[in-house]
Amino acid sequence: MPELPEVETVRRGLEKMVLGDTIEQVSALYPKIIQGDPKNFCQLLKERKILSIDRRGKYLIFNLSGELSLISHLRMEGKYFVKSSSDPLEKHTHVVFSLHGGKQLRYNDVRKFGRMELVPTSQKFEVSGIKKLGPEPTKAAFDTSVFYHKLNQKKKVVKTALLDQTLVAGLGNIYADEVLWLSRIHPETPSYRLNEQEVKLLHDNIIIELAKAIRAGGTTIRTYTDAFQHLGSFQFELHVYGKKGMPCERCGASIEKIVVGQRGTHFCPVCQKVK
DNA sequence: TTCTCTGTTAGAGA
DNA sequence: GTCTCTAACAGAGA
Repeated sequence: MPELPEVETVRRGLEKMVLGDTIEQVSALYPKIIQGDPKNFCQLLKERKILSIDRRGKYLIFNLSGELSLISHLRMEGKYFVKSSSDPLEKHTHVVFSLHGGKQLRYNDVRKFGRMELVPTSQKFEVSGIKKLGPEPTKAAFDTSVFYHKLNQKKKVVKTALLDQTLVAGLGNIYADEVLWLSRIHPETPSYRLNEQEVKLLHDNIIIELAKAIRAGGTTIRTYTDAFQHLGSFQFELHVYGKKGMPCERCGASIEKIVVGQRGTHFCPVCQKVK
């Protein structure tokens, strides 16, 4: 499911619904979601208050009382929502956080790829995965010339490079295709062939597009919902993802779908030429 | 029925 | 180090 805009939308929803709540008890119905000992995980969370909720790349970080943080990655289809403890459990709910006052924060994940981990708050950015992340895609953090030099050193094609979270954090398969179309760059262009001007354009489009998608509450293609179980609306603003065979909005050519780095990749064969 | 596809990433092997 | 491929899993749609 989620790329950066969807995770950010989930984070904002959770802030509204569970910030300040205290965990009474936790049950891990599908323990493989949890890194480390699941019993220990459930035990450690008891009576912790949710003080703040951060995001880094596609990772959610719940900061809890007693200097403990819960790192959560939704991978393909992970979802959070809040229900009353009296509501029947959904089919794919795998971790239940019972909060004082009768609410439950439920983690639901059809494909069971999501992962959770507890770490001391002081080490929340040091866990594997987060430690290796590149800059957030914001004007303040994401530097064009650093991006250019990193792309320049890579042998991969640009689409694959964009999915590499160490160059810039947060892009996934949908937004990678979208920013390449916006920048008129063919997804199979070797990343070292991009000149500074093209990289600047790509860089700016990444910042603009992810911010726009956050404003739209993310993209719902099949199953994504935020913590309120609302759909996103950015799917109505996509230009190429999922548009195979439809006319390019710029030139009218038929959008093609190919496989790049084992991922479905959409592009316009006329506006996006390989260099 | 059976096959292919799906918003991710860690880890193995070259 | 760097790159590529696979596995983890379930369901929708052809």
